[in-house]
Amino acid sequence: MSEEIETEQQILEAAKQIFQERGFAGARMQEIADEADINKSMLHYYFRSKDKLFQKVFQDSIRQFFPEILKVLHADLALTPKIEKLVETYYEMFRKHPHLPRFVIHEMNQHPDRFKEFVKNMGFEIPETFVKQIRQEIESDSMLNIDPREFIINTIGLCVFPLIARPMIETVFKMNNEQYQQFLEQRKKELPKFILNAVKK
Amino acid sequence: MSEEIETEQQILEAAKQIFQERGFAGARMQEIADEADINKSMLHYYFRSKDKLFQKVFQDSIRQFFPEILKVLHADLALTPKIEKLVETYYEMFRKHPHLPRFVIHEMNQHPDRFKEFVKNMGFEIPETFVKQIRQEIESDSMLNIDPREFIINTIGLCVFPLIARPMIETVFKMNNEQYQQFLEQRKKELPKFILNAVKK
DNA sequence: ATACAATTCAACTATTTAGTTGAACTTATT
DNA sequence: AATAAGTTCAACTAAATAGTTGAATTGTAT
Repeated sequence: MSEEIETEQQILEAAKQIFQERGFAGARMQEIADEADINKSMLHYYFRSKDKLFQKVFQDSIRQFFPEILKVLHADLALTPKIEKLVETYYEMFRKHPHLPRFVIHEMNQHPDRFKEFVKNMGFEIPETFVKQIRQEIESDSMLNIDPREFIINTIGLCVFPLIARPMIETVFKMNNEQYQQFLEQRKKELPKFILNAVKK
Repeated sequence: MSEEIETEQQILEAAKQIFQERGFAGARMQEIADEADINKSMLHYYFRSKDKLFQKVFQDSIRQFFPEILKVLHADLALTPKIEKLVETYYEMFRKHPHLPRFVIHEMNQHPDRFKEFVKNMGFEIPETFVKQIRQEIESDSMLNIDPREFIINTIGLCVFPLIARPMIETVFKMNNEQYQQFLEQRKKELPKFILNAVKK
């Protein structure tokens, strides 16, 4: 009985690993069972079906990064340290879960309606405080007149893209694994400057 | 006999459609056959296996956008019109092939080594002329000192991200299909300014 | 200790999907 | 017209994969 939670957790960890790496269609229940070091029938005992297990993993995955990002956007910080914090948060998350961004992007596009319903129900929204902060910067003439939505999308996009495009980057710039990691380190420093300069008057 | 090329093309079109939408693992040979309006055995007659058909589609997909982007980078244009052209090229491509960027990102991450080998063999490389152009802008003090690689990645990332993150954007910013399209139109105008301002001294 | 419920697993079935085959048909060549 | 090569399809087999079952085991409460 004390095993119950532990086993369930073990399955979820394994499923997260495999689903995030291969996507729903590419994942095999057997592979998840192997990763969790249990029998395949346990997966069904705990989660009924591949689809139900996937739903849990997908929703957990979103809960894993979305609130953290929103928290940073909402934080009581000036724009410059806030962007720095945001970039740092993204790169830290990638270090822990390298497949997470691509996984979410792929799967939300496979079932956009299901995804939208979920995000709505969870109440994930861009904090109004951040939008106000942007508007204030613009009004006080310290920032170019940019649509706050554009600004958010640009920032997130600049964080995410080099992570999901890794094989492309490694190839065209002839980097090995170490050089790529080094490139990311350099980028972590340069990116906030790039973003802030882009909206500087 | 005159049908040969037509049928093969028909299959490739259908396969491109389905593979780009669902990915390799999510695609069904039957679905491709239905889309091409032919019998399933024809797929094997023309392409032997799902894997071989996929390889062809994947490589064609890359050939479809990579050279075009590189051509723009290599074009004899000043930086500002070149970035404008690049953004335009990306959005035009997305209009024609809405699943292409996400497809390539997903699949190149599933088989990075195979992908790298392919890109190497095709000889896709960032044109040296573009790197020189950036260096010259920096030396002549009209641009901040940015690693040309960063600059390229940022530009491509800013183009691609809003396309692959569509369901997310529609949800958090409460857009319907029309509003999203409108947002992209606005963005096509604003993005080059954002990029160029980001590297302006 | 006994009974009961929860847990585990090997072996199984059901379903989905890729791939094959052979006969019928079409087209080009002589 | 006869022949051969290429093309098409319905029906099939083979393989992969999700899901089930029932017996054995473990843990817990009385």
